[in-house]
Amino acid sequence: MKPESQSSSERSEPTKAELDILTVLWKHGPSTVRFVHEQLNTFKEVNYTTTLKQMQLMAEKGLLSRDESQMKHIYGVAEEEQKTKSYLLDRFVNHLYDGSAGNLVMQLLDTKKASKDELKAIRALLDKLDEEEPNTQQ
Amino acid sequence: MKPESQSSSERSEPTKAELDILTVLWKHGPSTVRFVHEQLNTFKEVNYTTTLKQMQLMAEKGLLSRDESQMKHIYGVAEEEQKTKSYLLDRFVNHLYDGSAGNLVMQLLDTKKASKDELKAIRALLDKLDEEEPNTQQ
DNA sequence: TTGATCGTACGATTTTTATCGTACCTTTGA
DNA sequence: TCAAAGGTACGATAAAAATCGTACGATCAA
Repeated sequence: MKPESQSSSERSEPTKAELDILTVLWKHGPSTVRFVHEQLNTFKEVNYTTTLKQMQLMAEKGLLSRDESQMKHIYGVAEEEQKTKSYLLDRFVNHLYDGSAGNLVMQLLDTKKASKDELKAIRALLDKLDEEEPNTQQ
Repeated sequence: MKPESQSSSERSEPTKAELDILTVLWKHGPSTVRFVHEQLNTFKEVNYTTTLKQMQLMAEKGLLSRDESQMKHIYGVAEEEQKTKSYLLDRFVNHLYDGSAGNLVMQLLDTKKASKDELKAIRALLDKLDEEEPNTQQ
């Protein structure tokens, strides 16, 4: 009997520890607890069972899925990386930049957090959007 | 050499509740607890003393400054809004976008979270950067 | 077969955040 | 003068997040 998988209606922001785990899984794909734990320990110290428990809870919450067909359970992210990131980004923009993506980008560019190459890439993307924009904005 | 930054040895991410308070102060400037509390209550319910305590703690932590020359203490943010936001943005980018501002922006533009006007503004900013910064590297 | 190793499960506890109740001080005005 | 209104201080507590200890099952090589 598992708790009703909470549908998308109620999504909660992943906590910090959760985000660390998600990051590992995003980067490496579905993994065992052992692997994730080793990755985590490259930058912070935690006990193995802590990671395990964390991931179990996340699975229960619906943040992760897991394949238990073998003894070494394999955990994967439940939502697409982009979907989750997009959600987080949205919250971030709303909270800190009054919902204006432009504001955020401006600060980003303004404080030189983007490298030359990135600037070029961004410009290219802008151009691309311009071209293919037969599209009205909200 | 590094740009000398905060002497406060340890800067920690503001919590959610703290961020709510910062947001009010950013928007309205130095304020009394009463005022902040009223603002908060437009979108969430909390007891007055909760807000008070929160702000006291924040002041203690160095997140807020306060003028106690009068009975109604006036609280203001300790760091410049931009500085704090910049810090948060940095963490965000590092955590979710592998440190690449470009990646973030691309997703932002890609998922059309920016309006036409914002796009224009961004492009303008890019141009401006190009002109005035011939040789900045990362 | 058996013990070392590696895995999961899960209750308990610690740590961090958030909230609240209550004491008590200051100002004000009737 | 004094009580009401409105302010701060602060300990206690609740709630959320994170951590850990321990039990115990499976696998496998000797």
